Amino acid sequence: MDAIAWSGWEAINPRMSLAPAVLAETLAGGQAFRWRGDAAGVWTGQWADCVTRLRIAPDGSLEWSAPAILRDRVAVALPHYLATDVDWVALADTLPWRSDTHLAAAIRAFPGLRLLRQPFGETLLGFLCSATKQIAQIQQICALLATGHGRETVAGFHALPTWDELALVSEKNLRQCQLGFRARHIAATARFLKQHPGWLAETEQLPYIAARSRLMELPGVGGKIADCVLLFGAGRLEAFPVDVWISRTLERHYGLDGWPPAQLVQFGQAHFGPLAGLAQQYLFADERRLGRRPQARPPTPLPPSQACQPNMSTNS
DNA sequence: ATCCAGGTATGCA
DNA sequence: TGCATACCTGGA
Repeated sequence: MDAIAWSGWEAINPRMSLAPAVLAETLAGGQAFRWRGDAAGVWTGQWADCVTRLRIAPDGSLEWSAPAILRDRVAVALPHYLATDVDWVALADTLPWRSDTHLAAAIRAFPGLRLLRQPFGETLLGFLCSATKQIAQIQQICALLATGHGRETVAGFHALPTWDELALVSEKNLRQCQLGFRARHIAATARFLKQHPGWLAETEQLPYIAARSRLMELPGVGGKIADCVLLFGAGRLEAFPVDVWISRTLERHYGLDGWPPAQLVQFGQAHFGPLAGLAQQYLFADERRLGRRPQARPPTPLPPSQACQPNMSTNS
């Protein structure tokens, strides 16, 4: 297969510089599932009918390149996707880090972390695939959905299938994409959206609370997935997705042991304010950074006979 | 082998 | 309202 021709590298405008770890966290930390990094530090990703490469130049600035035939399209779409019009450092500075040392540490660890503005429907699809899956597996599922059921944008690159296209795929065929029980949710959602033209576009325009409730009418969409779709696919920065990582963080650093997810959402939005979703992204990144080492995970629970023993000496 | 993974819907007290 | 349990299946 012939390698496609790529446009020359161009600087992102306005110029932005980013540490490699922050770029990695932004593209492959779980907001999006269609970016791959290579050993040279070049990231290749896709959204809608766009294909793009990103890299950090020697001077630290972010550069992009696209298949030559898509160059003009990507030049228009990329600033919106990366939300380059937003000063993310300034936004993070408005978070209550001055009175929250843990948040402060998380922001310090990922300076310039940003939220992507992904296509709404595509974000819904990605997170319908995400239930109790690791990020690497979600990426794999999305890749299979694209190559199996999406249109080829340029040679060797397939877009994710649209919801119209998904409505033509049987649940059985969806299961071939390693979806497991999630295939049923996607098939049912595709049927629903086919019967309700405009439903998705209308939902995207609704205020946060109403949009969240509407999304939760879809099969397989609960509060967590609805918040992910709104945060990563609609720019609703007040959305506060509570997953196991955030639960762990709020438990460990905020003393909220045993709180149900809905209450943690309330806490997050009250404590972190109108940009709670941005705070969530920092806390999520930091929790993953610290929790990735296997030995750092909580020990398996002791059997009751031992678990009941008092443990007064924590540092012996 | 056995267990777990960026959840959700359902069935019971 | 609150709390278990099933739902699929590829990897560690």
